[in-house]
Amino acid sequence: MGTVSNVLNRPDTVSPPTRERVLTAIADLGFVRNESARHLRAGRSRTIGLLVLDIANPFFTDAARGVEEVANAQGLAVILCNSDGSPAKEAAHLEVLTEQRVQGVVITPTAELSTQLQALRSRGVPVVLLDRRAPGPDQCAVAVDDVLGGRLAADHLLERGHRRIAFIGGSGGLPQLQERHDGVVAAVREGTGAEDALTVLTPETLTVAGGREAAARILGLPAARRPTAAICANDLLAMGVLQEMVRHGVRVPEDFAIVGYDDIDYAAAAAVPLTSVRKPRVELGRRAAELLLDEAGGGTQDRPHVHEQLVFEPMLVVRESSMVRRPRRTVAS
Amino acid sequence: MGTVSNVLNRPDTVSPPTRERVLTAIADLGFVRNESARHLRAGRSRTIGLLVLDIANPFFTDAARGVEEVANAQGLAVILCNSDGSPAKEAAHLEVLTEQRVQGVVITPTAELSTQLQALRSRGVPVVLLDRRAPGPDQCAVAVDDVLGGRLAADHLLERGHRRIAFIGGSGGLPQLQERHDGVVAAVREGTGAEDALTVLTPETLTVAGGREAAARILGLPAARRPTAAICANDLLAMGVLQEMVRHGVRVPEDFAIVGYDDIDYAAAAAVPLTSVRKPRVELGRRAAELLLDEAGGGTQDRPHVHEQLVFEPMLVVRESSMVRRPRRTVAS
DNA sequence: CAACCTGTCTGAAACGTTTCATTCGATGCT
DNA sequence: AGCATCGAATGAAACGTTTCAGACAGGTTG
Repeated sequence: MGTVSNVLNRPDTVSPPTRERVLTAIADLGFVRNESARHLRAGRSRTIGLLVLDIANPFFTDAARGVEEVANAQGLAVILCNSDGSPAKEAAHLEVLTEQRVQGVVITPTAELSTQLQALRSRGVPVVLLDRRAPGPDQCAVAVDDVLGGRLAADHLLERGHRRIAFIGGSGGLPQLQERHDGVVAAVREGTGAEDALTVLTPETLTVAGGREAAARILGLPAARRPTAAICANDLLAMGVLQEMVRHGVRVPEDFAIVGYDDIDYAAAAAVPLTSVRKPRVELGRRAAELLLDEAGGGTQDRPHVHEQLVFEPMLVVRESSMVRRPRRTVAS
Repeated sequence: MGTVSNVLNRPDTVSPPTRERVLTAIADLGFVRNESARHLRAGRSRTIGLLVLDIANPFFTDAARGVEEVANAQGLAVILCNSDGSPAKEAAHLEVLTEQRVQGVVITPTAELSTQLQALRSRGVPVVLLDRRAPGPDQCAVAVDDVLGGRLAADHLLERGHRRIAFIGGSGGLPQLQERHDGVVAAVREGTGAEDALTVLTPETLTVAGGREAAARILGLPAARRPTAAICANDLLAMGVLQEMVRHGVRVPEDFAIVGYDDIDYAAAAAVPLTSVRKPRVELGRRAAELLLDEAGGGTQDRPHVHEQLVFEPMLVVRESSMVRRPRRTVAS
């Protein structure tokens, strides 16, 4: 009935007595609006999608908190999905989100921006990239300067006297890892002049298990070529490396230094507190959600939406896992 | 159009040529079904809700994986919500889930089972409790024998010679914590006969910060009354306790032993690997989702749904954080 | 040749909202 | 008193599916 709708949505247009009557009826019957019908009629839903690479990675749950906070404040529900880095799962989730007609999607995509994602955008559904740069100016993105992040980590280790460094996370695949890699490469080249100073390892997954696997491979290298430190593309990898090193009696940081990335809360609580590259985790999520809602709402009354590509500056947090100066040579401060 | 619907849902009832024609048209137009319209007509949605206490707690993300796995296999989407332990947020999320007409809800509720939750059930929406016992036989629940878990932890510490033990997590509030508390109390009473052997602390939150806070309070106690070990109601608390102890130069486990609960992956990776009470985290989620789907589907063709209250047995995993025997007295094995 | 299947396709109704035009009654103004 | 105006309530249409009854053509049977 029209009046019920008015009571719920424009209470002032209905007279107090009727309003009262309708409200008690609603309470008596336990009536709850049907969001699907609402959405169907309105043409727009009250939900947004959030699609992350790894729900078990605290970086993403922290970012998710930021997204939720902003969305809920606007009365929007968040559908949180996990692609586990698999393009197939990503595609399946995007399909579901499209069917749900979400108002927009915040996503940390797997490798290349999929055709699914392009299709979504060409349908007019706003998409904001999270922790990943936009490929062009026609799209919103909230990212971190990962080249700088890689540099910070590498410079720190070089300063401490390390001359053979491993980068764990691969050189292809995810662009954000690629950038971290590039920053490390540039810094190591400038710092040492040597081409072979850097060993790049590509673990199966970007998880604790992947870190253990990479550490095992490092330990398998002949001593003369074995790195004395590792920069890990995220903290989970770093924790895995740490575990494996400790398990083999390698002392961290005395025998082997470790630098992580993201600075999740557990990094500071690890067996050896981890040096890590800090990102504003929750803020990344918040800003992504804000950009998404602005785009979905077409901006504000006096300002149309303009696509923004936010890039935050990361910060190195030094902890025990890299605290020792290599004895071999002294270093200019 | 009816034919389109048939092509999508019962392809065999439509002749191959028309099917072809419709499919290419769908591809050309980029047509995607509208789930809201679908749901409105069908009367049931293709989503379930999952409402957890703390999305930042890896226990819940692991359980969420289990839920997602099962739900996705059935073509259902999961709306993952986070109450952060707040009844108000829980109520708000339940309201949204009700409006979305989810097929069911898997929930780890805050304190008492809210009227919202009762209302949901009386609407006929299945609700499965996760990591929490059902109050009666008229409801599904997937839980862990937390009294036993508490006992395992306490017996272990008693065996190691500890005679003053702290339980961190409070004695009221969440039933699952209450049970852990009760198990510890019973074991300590039986093991020592002393009434004052147990100190119960109730931190502000069940997080790492809460653990630090509790540890600070323990350190503030006069040495004669200060516990020599702590049993924490979850691993986050345990990690907080560990951090604060280390920060104050208290050696773990030599000066102070710690036992956690849940056995999240980070427990083994902590500064001092944590002894913890292990629960089948992912399996809990899987079974909860299975029970939910069975209830939502009214059982299977030859078997109606019967409510089940699953109780898993926890297992103590001993690691370094409790590995030292107290020197004071010897202990019967 | 008529009656009857059978396999396909078509069209209308229904789901639960919101919106908007319309109706109705009352009030104020001329 | 008659007319315009206003506020409040009503009713119908529309959103995009699915379902189901019906139409229609072509073939089979009696």
